[in-house]
Amino acid sequence: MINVTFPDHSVRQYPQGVTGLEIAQSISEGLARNVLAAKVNGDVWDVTRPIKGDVKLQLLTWNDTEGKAAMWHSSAHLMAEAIEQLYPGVKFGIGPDIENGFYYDIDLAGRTIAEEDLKKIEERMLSLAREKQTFKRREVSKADALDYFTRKGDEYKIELISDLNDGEITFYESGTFTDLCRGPHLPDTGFIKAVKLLNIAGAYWRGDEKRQMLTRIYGITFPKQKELDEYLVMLEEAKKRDHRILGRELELFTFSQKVGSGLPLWLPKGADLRERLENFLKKVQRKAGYVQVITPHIGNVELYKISGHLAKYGKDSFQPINTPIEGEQFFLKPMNCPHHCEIYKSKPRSYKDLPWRVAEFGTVYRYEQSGELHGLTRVRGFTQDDAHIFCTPDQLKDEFKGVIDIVMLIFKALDFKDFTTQISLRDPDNKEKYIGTDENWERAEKAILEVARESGLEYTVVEGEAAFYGPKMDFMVRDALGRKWQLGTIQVDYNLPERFDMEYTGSDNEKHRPIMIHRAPFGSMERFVAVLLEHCAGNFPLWLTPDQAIILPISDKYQEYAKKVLHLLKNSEIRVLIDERSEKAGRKIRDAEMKKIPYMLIVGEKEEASGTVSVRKHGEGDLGSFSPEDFITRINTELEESMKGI
RNA sequence: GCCAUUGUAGCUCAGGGGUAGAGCACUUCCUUGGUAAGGAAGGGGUCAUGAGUUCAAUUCUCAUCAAUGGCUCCA
Repeated sequence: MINVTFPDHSVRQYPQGVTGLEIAQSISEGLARNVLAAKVNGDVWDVTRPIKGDVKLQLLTWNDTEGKAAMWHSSAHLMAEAIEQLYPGVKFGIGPDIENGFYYDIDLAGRTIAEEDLKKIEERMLSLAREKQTFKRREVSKADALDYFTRKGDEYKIELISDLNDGEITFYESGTFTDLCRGPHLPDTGFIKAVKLLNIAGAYWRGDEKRQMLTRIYGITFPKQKELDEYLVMLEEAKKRDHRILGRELELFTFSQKVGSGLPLWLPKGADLRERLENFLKKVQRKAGYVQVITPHIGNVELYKISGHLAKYGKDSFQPINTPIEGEQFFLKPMNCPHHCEIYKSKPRSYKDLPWRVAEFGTVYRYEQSGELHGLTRVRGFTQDDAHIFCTPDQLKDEFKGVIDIVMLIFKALDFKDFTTQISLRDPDNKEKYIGTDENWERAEKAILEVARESGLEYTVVEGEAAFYGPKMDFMVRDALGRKWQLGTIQVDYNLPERFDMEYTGSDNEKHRPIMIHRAPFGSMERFVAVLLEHCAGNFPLWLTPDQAIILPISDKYQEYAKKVLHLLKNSEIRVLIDERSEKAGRKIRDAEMKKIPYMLIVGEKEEASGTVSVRKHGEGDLGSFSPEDFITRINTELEESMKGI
């Protein structure tokens, strides 16, 4: 007999070789029907795998992330089986479960699969699922494994197996499909009741752009059709929050082929919103001791030779602008730091001047790969809320901390709770990728880690993700469709001060090298507005929204009164407009709701007689009658409330 | 940059070898209506761009550009 300890610390005895499924059956029939996998001493196993000794056991169902993973991983196999049956001779790369579903990378051997074909594959998957094919695990020797896939002619699997050690190779067989796989899997395919193949994409074999491109098919499965239906509805809802759609509907920004792809055009309402965000940050920064500067959009090639950017990015950037007579070369600036370095160097600096915090909403241009462009989140011309802090080594930690505080303040002001923090260090095995000395890198990385620890932030550390000139801390959020974007960034740089030969005179009357911190709490105005737009589904907070209120006259007879109210509100700096169309109130309300204007002020006979407005709040409805003064007070109170503690 | 898909009116989309349609939006007129769409008429498109096949191309073929979904990249 063996002892099995459950998550609630209870212990039960079972015969040796008992399976997770049998244990589930011993607890309840319902659990046995729903158990997808078992966590055995921390490893996830098939529920059909015999347990040999004392273990800690957790039975996993659809409600557990690992349960879902087993389901989706098995679904990838099921899809592969269906595809292999429909398109004999295809070869398979890898087919893992992912956060929402699974994919399989397939070499279609010259064939193509179109969206219409996905239905056929889905149908085949469902019919195979109904056969309740069991997943059979078996350990194979490396030689046998290689032999199997050599005979099958699947060079991708052969390559994968070649990297594995003999003795750790397992195959899973379900129906007609056998795959190299670590597992775990469902007991059988019958658990898969609903299938949706979502999209087809290309993916380089092993993520290497120099290698073969495989066809990747993404899909998701559920144990109930109803859950799939709900998921698809949810996806549709998410699409409506897409900033590219909302941006057009709310007339915030647009693109023009004639201007160029990846070059956003900010429309009046978008510009208005953006300016308000910029002013907000400027105010915060002024308080935190920043000074504003302004620099040109281009810089001489010499500047980028010194900074090192030319060597690293020259070929992949917009090509230089030449002066016709002198033959000088200028680059569109891809970042603001070299300009700011020259500002630092414009006069001798003393330790008494430091820390010196130089800010600029600087517009930069980067030649992003055409396939990478995406709405406002990935563009070729964008404005960074940039600043560079020049400080002494002693000041580094405090300054870094000060920047984190600003980022947190912004996130708080805009109600961003769902963000992650990542610290990016250099790849210790690939040090030649970076510029700067070992010693400087170590100092910088140590400083970031210390501040992060002391700030109480939750963060992940990723090696190999650092910028080429220094380690950094990034703040990321997800968009409506679950894609991760980097917003704020804080980067320590020991490199540029060196390259620009920056110095300050210390209290010892000797020359010292300052440290530089690059930081952008929003990241870029474009990306931030995109993410903010999706975050609030277009319902911007009152202090930010382009139009705070709209006056809706019941009929043309009340236009005069409406204008009176308009002036009253405008005098109190409320952003308000009138819907002057000869439409019915219902129509004007509907249109104002669609435009997501926070307050609608309805004025008609009643209001004109009593000198009031009827207030309707977006998404909520009628709030009743207010005098214009009371409405102004309400707005101002709401604005103050939203800025409390900021 | 790579793979796949797509490109028809401002937006959402239908159509299809014989030079184009709907709804919404827009304009005008009627209507002056009280909390999510009042009615009528009208204007608007080199069917992304360029070449090819054809008596004839918006439709078929190719190329280019752009967008979309991924991959790779991202100072």
